[in-house]
Formats: sequence, C-alpha cells, structure tokens
Amino acid sequence: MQDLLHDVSIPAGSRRQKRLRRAPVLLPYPFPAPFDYAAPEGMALEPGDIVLVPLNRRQEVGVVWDEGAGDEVPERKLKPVSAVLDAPRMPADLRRFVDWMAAYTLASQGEVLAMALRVNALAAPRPAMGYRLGAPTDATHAAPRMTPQRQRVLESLADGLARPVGELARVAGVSGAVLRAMAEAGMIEAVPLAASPAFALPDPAYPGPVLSPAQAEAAASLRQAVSDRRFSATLLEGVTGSGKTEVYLEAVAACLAQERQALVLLPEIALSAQWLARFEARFGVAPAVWHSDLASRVRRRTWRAVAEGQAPVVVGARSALFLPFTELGLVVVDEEHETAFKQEEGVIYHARDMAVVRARLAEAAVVLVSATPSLETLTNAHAGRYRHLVLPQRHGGAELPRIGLIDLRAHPPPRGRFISPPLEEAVRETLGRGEQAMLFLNRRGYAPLTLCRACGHRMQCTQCTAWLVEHRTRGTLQCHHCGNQEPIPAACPVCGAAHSLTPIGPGVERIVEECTALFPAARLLAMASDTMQGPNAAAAAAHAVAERMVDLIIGTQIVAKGWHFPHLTLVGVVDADLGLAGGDLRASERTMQLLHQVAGRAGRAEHPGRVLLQSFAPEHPVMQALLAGDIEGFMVQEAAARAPGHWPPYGRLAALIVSAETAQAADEAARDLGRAAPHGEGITVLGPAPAPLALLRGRHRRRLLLKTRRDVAVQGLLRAWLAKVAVPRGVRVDVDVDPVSFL
DNA sequence: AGCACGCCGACT
DNA sequence: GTCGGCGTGCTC
Repeated sequence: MQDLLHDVSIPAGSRRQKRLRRAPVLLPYPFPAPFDYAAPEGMALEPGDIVLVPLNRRQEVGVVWDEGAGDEVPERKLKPVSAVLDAPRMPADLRRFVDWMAAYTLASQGEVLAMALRVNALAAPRPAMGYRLGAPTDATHAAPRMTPQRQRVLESLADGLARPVGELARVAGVSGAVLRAMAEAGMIEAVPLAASPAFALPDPAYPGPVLSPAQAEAAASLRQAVSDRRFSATLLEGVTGSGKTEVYLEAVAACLAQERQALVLLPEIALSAQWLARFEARFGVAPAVWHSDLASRVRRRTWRAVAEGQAPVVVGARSALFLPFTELGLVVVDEEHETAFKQEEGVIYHARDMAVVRARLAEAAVVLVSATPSLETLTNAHAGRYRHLVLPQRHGGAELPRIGLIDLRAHPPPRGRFISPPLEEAVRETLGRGEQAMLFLNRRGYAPLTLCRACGHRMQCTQCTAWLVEHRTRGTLQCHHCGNQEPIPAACPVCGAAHSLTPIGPGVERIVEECTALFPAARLLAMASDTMQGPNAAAAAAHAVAERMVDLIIGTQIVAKGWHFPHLTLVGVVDADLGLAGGDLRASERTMQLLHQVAGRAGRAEHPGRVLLQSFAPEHPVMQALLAGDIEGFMVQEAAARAPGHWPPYGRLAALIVSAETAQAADEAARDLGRAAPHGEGITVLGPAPAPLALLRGRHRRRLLLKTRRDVAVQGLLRAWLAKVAVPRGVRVDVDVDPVSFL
C-alpha cells in the first residue's frame, strides 16, 4: 500500500532536503479533487485512513485517498497530516463507490464523501456510564451523611456490580442529582460500562415460516446467487402478498451463513415496524437500523459495528449505502420502483441504481424487489442483464382483490362531496358486515386550493409556483414545497371580501369530515405523513387496525406501503386520476404502481378483497390495466410508447436546472447554456423552458433536458457543456442525471 | 464549505 | 477618522 503514497523526487542539488511522502487526502467539501499533505516521519498512512489535517487554520477530518489530482502542488506548500484518527479504515470498495458516484452524478468526490462521513460517526463511541460502590474513602473525608435515598442506592449496588445511570436511578427511586452527590462524596464511583454487545447475530437456522414451492424455488435461486460470491443482479417480482420478503430473507440467511454482511434498503424506514417484525420472526433478533435521523449515540454505535463487521444485517434508508461494510455480500432494494429512492437535493442520485453499483464494486449480489417493477428494471431483466424471478400467486391461498371502476361522470357525488353513491354504499355494506374499509386519497390537508368567490383570487405561495393547501385542523394555509404557512385569513387579501374564501377540491382531512357525516357510527383513523410522525405513531396505527379498534381508515400514500391489515376487505380510491395530470414521462407508470400497491392492501387473509376506483377517465390505459389485472400488458404499452423517441430506458436523460434570485438572471443563464448546448448524432437538447416549479423557495428555475441514445456517454457531454459556460454568481446550475420526477 | 481579505457607507 | 457590509478567491 505504501507505494500508493508516492515519494516526492529529490531535486538535484538539494540533497539536504528531507524526503517527503505525499498523502492525497479527500476532504468532505466540494473541492475538485483531493489535497496533498505530507506524511510526517514515522506516521504510517494507508488509503482509507481517517485523518485530521490542517485546512486554512482549522483542523478537518478527511480520508487518505488512493490518488490525488496529479497536479503537483509545490512541496513547500504541503502541510503535514496532523493525526490518524482511531477509526476503522474506509474500505477500498466504498472509496471506489465514492469515486464512481462522483463521476456519474457530476458531483465532486468531496461532496459524495461528505455523505459517507456525515454519519458523524468518527469519534470513538463514548461508552455509556454507570455507577458501582465507591472505593473505600480515605480517612480525611468526613463520613458522608446517610439518607434514605442514599441508603436505597447503596442497597441497589450491594452486589458490587456497575449499573447504568438511568437504571440505577429508576431502581433506587432517586434522581440523578442524588447519584452525582454520592459520587462526589466518594460513596459510589462512576465507571464506563462494558461496551454493550454489538448487534445480536441473527440465526440463519432459526425456524422461519414455511415457504410455498414457488417461494422455495425463488429462494434457492437467490441463495445460489449469494453463494457465488460475485456480482449478480436479480429482479424478484411478485404481486402483493406473494411473500417476496420471506424469499429474500432466505438470501439474507445465506449471506449470514457465509459470515458476510447484508444490507436491505427500504423506501420509507420510518414505517418499517412491520418489516422489523417479519425479520424477527425469521431470525429471532432485530437487525441494525439506519436512517438519517438516528440519535447520535446509536448512529456512532451502528457505524462502528458495521465497520468492524459486528452488524451482520442493516436495514436502512438510502443513506445506508454509504456505510463502511467490510464484507458486503448482499444488497436488497425492497419496493425498487419507489420514487422515494431518488435523492433530489444536494448530490442527486437514485439509491436503487447506486445499490447496484455498490454491490458490483463489492462483488456482492443485489436483489431488486417489487410487485410492480419500474420499466428500467424490467428492461434490464428482459435484456438478460438482471436475472428475473417471478412469484406467481398470493401466498396462503388468499385471492387477489376484485377491482371495479366507478365512472364519476355517470355517478357523481353530491355537490361539495367526493364520495360517489356506489362507493358510499360499498363502504356501508363492508362496515355492516363488521369488516374494515379504507379510503385512499393521495393529498394531504383539507383542500388543495382556496379561492375567493368574490374576485376569483387563488391563494398562492409567494415563494413557489404552487397553491396553498388548507390544513383545517391546524387552521393554516401551507405550501407543500417550501413549508411556508400562514393562518387562514378571515377576508380575501385582494378584494377584502369577508367569508368569501372557499376550499376547492378534497384532501384527506375533507374526506374524514365527509365520512364523519356519512358513517357517524364508524371509528375513523386518519393516516397522513404530517399527522403520523415517527415509527411509533405508525406502529400504534398498525396495531389499532390489526386489533380492530378502527373501522374506516382514511389516508394518503403512506397507507399504501407494506402494511398487513388482515381484516381490511374494501379499498376505495377517491381520485384515481390524481397522478395522471401533468406532462411527466412516468405519470402513468407511477399511478399504476401506486394504485396497484393500494389495492394490494385489500383482502390479504381469508376474506376476499374488493377495490373501487373513482375515475373521470375509466377508459385510461392505467384503469383498464388495473381492471383487467394486466400489468404486464400495460408495461409493454409503456415500453412501446417510450422506445421510438429514445426516452428512458431506451435512451439517456439528464436535466440541468438553472436557478437564480430573479427570473431575468435565470433566463439569461439558461439561454447561455442553451446556446452552448452539445449537438451530434443521437443527441437532443430540449429547452430552456420554465422548470415545472418555475418558482421554488423564492428561486426562479429554468430547465434544459439532454436526451441521448443509450450508447452516448452523458457525463462527458455534460462536463464539456458546463465548462463552456461561465455561470454568473448567484446563479446555480444543478445537474440531475436520470431525472425521475421532472420537478 | 468556511474563512479571510478587501474596498465603500454610518457611527464612536 | 474607525466598524462592518458581503463580493471574491483560496484552501494541499
């Protein structure tokens, strides 16, 4: 490894000069390349070492990299590395991942490294403290006073063992102040507790659920892929309820049996309570959990455990891709079609695609799992780049729900209402049988638009191109893009008319209100991301539903995700057309995936389920595909629509988002970029045009789209393009390679 | 990303 | 006459 830290040649005639070893150090900042530092005499440095280096007049944490920029900074400018931190070395495959991702997304290596270091996990984990009986006090101290509280503490510690601070206080029934005073007096002694054991080792041989023949066959194939100990990618496809999780947990078991680590990515880790329960049912213990708002002690402990190979399984959100696994053997991306895997801020990347790269660099197997795979993944499977495993049926004999369409043109709801008579009737029947029903509407709040009946003014965000959404329970109007909120005004801010502001259209809150009126005896549960925060709220809700403390569930997106509600037999979709508006390339695909997933909540146990879709466009291919249960046919149509124009996945796409304080500055910069646009065989540049959110958080946005054939190297084109244009200060150009949302 | 250096307005 | 605005540029 030493040879990677190249020696500086000794210039002729300066033989008295000491030989300096250069160490390229990557810092977590958007510099174009690593900086070179001098490795002090006697300091052994290897790539991956986490070091402290001087930068300006501060000390910064960086990582010794494999090679520097190649531009030789004069030796006299080199500063010495200050120290090597007592932290596990960053593994080579993670370093290559950082390099690869930077090259692909056009971010700097440092910006990507920041995501791997942002874990704030570098400091050695501070051991939790506890107390035990004090060493015999020296005679100079007066004997400390004894109180009942102190007596109880001493009794609790009578066995001579150390107790964690919190536990001791609870057992002895005293406050922390008592303990501190006793420690001060030498009656008890603060000691670091033995490091709590790392994550329990899941037992691959723990008796798991019995698999169906189809599941067993798929599981065997995945076990084999893991046992091969080389890169492979597999699409595991199966309708909701077909038991995909149990199948890929067998791959996890195979990975554990090899004593390698497994990573499972979930789109929405906050809602993973049910997933964790299934993991425990299979392995007897809980896995390590990783997401961006872990408490810092847990975060440090987990990071260390991963780095030291002590966390055999990690389940996490996309940021878990940057954990320093020492022996990664398997990466699973569950619900691979979910757009939540797309990171839209900072370094813009798709965690599903990066998971494939991470696995390839680690020589690991990757499994992409979905009931409704993305067209990208399907295409890779059909082309033979991914293996393709299909689970044909629902597990345990449960039937797929029957799907029905309600044509809102023929069966309109009463004025000011959103539930049509047929849907109302179906809910009433279901509740009458003592079964549960769910109404789905993918829109938070009470109403998406507030309109003045007197002058026609629409309440709009001043910072974004977006309506303000009424949240009636909080009495506010909110922008869902920038988070601005204001109280609902009493009068129209433009014409001053009182009581003229009218909510237009439904959000879930309004559906709750409607259901309270329609089904006064039903026990309602509202589930939306803003009213159900944290895994505890989600777990409590799941529990309430499972224990039949709820009759009617009304929710947004989050009700679609992975829940198992055994008594739910009716799902009503209030506005099935909602996702189809707007010119998004993937609008149909996404709507189909979401509606299919919601539909999958119905009838998972012995009772057959029923799904009713309210739509103004029942003839739309999405509705027809859902009605016929022909998702495969729908995806064939999608593919046929995208292939001729070389739209993804039959071509490549990258977006440049130009943003500035003023519309004029954004327009000018976008026009300059447009003039410098690359052209050539198989290359198209669209725009500049106003970005779909032409104003976001007070910044004016324009967009250019680069569309190329599949065989064109997009990154090189983008780099050359951006290098041609001097972007004025205050103007930002964000690059989104493989955009999905188009926003 | 920080952070200092630097050249133009309202204050002790 | 100084304190301080944040524009520009550097950090190995």
